[in-house]
Parts: sequence; structure tokens; C-alpha cells
Amino acid sequence: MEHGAPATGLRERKKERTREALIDAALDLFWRKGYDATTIDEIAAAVDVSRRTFFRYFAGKEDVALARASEVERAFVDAVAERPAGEPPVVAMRTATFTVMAALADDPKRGSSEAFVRTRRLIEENPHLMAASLRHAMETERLMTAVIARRQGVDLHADLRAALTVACFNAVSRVAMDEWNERGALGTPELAAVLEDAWGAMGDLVDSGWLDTGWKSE
Amino acid sequence: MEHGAPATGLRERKKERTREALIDAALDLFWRKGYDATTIDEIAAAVDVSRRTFFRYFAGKEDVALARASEVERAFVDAVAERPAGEPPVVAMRTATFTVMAALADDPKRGSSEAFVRTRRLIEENPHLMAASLRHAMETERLMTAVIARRQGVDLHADLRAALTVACFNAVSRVAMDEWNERGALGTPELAAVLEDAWGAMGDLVDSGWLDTGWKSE
DNA sequence: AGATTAGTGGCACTGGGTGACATTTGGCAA
DNA sequence: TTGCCAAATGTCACCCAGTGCCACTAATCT
Repeated sequence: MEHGAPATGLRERKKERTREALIDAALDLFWRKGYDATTIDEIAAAVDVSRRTFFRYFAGKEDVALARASEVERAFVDAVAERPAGEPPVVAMRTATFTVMAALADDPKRGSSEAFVRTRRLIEENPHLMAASLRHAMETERLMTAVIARRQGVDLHADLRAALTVACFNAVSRVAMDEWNERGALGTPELAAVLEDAWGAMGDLVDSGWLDTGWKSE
Repeated sequence: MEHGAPATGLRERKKERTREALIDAALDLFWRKGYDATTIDEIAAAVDVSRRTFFRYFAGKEDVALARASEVERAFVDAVAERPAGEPPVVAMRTATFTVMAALADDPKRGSSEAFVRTRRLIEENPHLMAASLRHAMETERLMTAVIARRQGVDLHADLRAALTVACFNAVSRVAMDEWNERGALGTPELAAVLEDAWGAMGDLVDSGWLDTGWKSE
């Protein structure tokens, strides 16, 4: 009932417009004044909506700030679900990543790619947002784990491999994102490059013996 | 200036006692009434201290709730730093994990192990705490990455292997913790068992081809 | 049309968190 | 002891996030 539905009724369209307007207004204010300095009253006022209504659309300030990022995460999960079943999990997730990033880059209407990058900046600059973002990531990870487990035909809890695969994949992605951010974090192509770096270093890891331990199969 | 220092002065001792009292009172109230239902005024009143003073000891409600968990995390980093330099990183971290858990189990005075378990429960039941906890974990991860990088004699940013190793190690630990919690989460020995399971499954992963991808070193 | 229902606005209230300033209390001299 | 300094605490006032409640308006259905 979000981006796929055509929103037939007038009510639906109005709601959708209000929601979008709130997100845009919020992000705009956050970028200009900073997250903490922006009050919910200001966001509501910018869309000419009551404070109370804002809370009917979003659970809180964090929610509206992370709205765009959440959309990307949902798209990521969906993209993985649509990969051919034969593909190994990591390949599916890697491919899906680039699919989503490409879709973000040439978005028809909005500058979604820019919104994504700016949201990341907000997150990086605010501990509160960072925390909320990590929690969201964890929930996405749960969804993704379910997708991978179904795909591989195993039980979620009996076989921990699905959870481990997804968790490690995200760990690598997160390291890449941190590094991307550390290097200035300008565009999505740069992010792609850092992601490549990270996976390259991951390959080196297996060789370099840093992972040597008791779990080398017997 | 926290747990290692003997706290010679009277002021220091008093401060330390107040801090401990606040943590104990807070956790006690959280366990009995729930995290959300407990107000900071109640915590302060329980220690017979003003509300304002509470905020001079802790940045917020989350901080006092996660205080014990933070101590464990610090201990974990310290334990790794004290491992022999020759050890591969993963071995050092795994060993340190069990060292800390053992120290927790036979704590002289307080039921630290129990406090740890209960804190985990609190975290699991409260989205707000979960978010804060994840952020703390991320900060600990940064410290740990620095320790591992120094240990292996590499630069933090030029060589991503340190960050990747720590991130993946934590990913596995977190999966184990989630599973531990899912199974009822009663004691630290059970946690140790689930950790073993997770590392076992990690071994299976490399064999099972789920990780097959382009990064298999040419 | 009128009745129903979703969505909105306006309050009032709780509780987390902060800044400013006065007050006490431990530490350290003379 | 005395008295001074600095650290710790208490008090008060304030802002803002978030929620419950009830009255109101506007879209949908018949």
C-alpha cells in the first residue's frame, strides 16, 4: 500500500501527497538548520498541517528523517527476492545492491540519489539518528534473513547459516559505508568503488590467516 | 578513572558510590516496573538525589540502563588488547570473549552475570534501548578495530581487513545473541553454547558455497 | 440527499533533557 | 582551627517530543 499501489481514491492520493510533503519539508529543514535544531512544529507548519497530524503519519522525528533510507532498504529486500533461485546468496545480494543503486541514480522524477546521500550524512552526524538507523538495519536484516532462508530451503533457527550470511554481508556493506563516509561521501559511484574495495579486502582476509581459528571444519 | 583506580579521595569514593547506587536503583526499577514506566524522578528519588544530579552522572535514561553492558564491552576490548601479539585476530577475540564471560560468572561481590543477562532482556524488549545498544556496539567496534589494526601493524583506513574482521566477528556474535535470546536466554553457559553453534555454522558456510562470488581472489 | 467513516485540529498533560544560578561540601592550605 | 577554593549538588525555569481525548471537517457509500 505504499509505492506500488496506484492510489485510486482521492483520500489516498491526498494522504500520499501530505506524507511526501512532510518528508520533503523535514529533510529540507534538517539540511539547512540541522536535525536537532528543527522542531516538529516547524515541519508541520511548513506543510501547513497541525503538529498532531504529523504524528499520525510518522512515529517520531527519526521516522521522517529515515523515511527515504527505509524505502531504499525495502527496495533492496524486494530486489533480492526477485533474483533467480539458483544464485548463491551473496551473489544475489551483491547484484541486488547494484540494481537498487542504479534505480536510484536514474530516478525519473525526484533526485532520490541525492536524498539518499544527504540522509546518510544526517545519520552520520547525529548519534540519535545513527542509533535509529542501526535498529532499522537490524529489522531489515531479519526480513532479508527470512528471504534467504526460504530461498535456500532451510529453517531460520535450526540452521544459522542464513542469518550468518546476511549478517556478514551487512557487516561488509557497513564497513564500506563508514569508509565511504570517511572519505567525503560524495556520490553513489564512489560508494560502489568502496564497496568493491571492501569485497576485495574480504577476499584477502581468507588468505591472510587473520580468520584462522578452531572452526576450520573439524 | 573508573574501575581500576582505587579512588583515594573521599569525593571520589562518594561519587563512585552514588553512581553505583543510581545504576542499581535504575535497573531494579526497570526490572520491576518496566523501562518506559520508570521515570528519572523515581530513580533519583530512590537514591535520594536530585533529578539534575542524575543527569550529571548519566547522559540519559538509556545510559544508565546500558551502564553494565558498557562495562562488559570495555572489559572485552581490554581483554583482547592483552592477548599475545602472535595470535590471529579471531582467536584473540574468541578467547577474550570467554575470558570476560568467565570473569562475569565468578564475580566476587555482585551478581554481575545476572545483571548482564537482565540487561540483555531489557534491551531486547525495548526498541529505544535496542537502538542505543547497537550504537554502543558500533563504537566498541571502532575501538576494537583500532586495537586489531595496531596489533597487526596496518593502517586503519588504507587496509580494510581490520575493520572487516571485527565487523564480521561481531556479526556472528550478534546472530548468536539473537538466537540465544530467542531460545529463552537463561544463562551465560547457554550463551557460550549458542556461540559455539554459530561458529560451527560459520565453518559450514565456507563449504556450502553460499558465499561463492566474484571475490575469490582472481 | 443523509449517514458513515477517515482524517484533522486543538487542547492539555506527561516526561526527557538543558541552562543558569544559588548552595553546600570536600580538599587544601596558612 | 580557620578560611578559602573548587567541585558537587540542589532549585527553578524552560523547551520540545510524544500521547490521549474530544470536537470538527471532509470524503465515501447508499
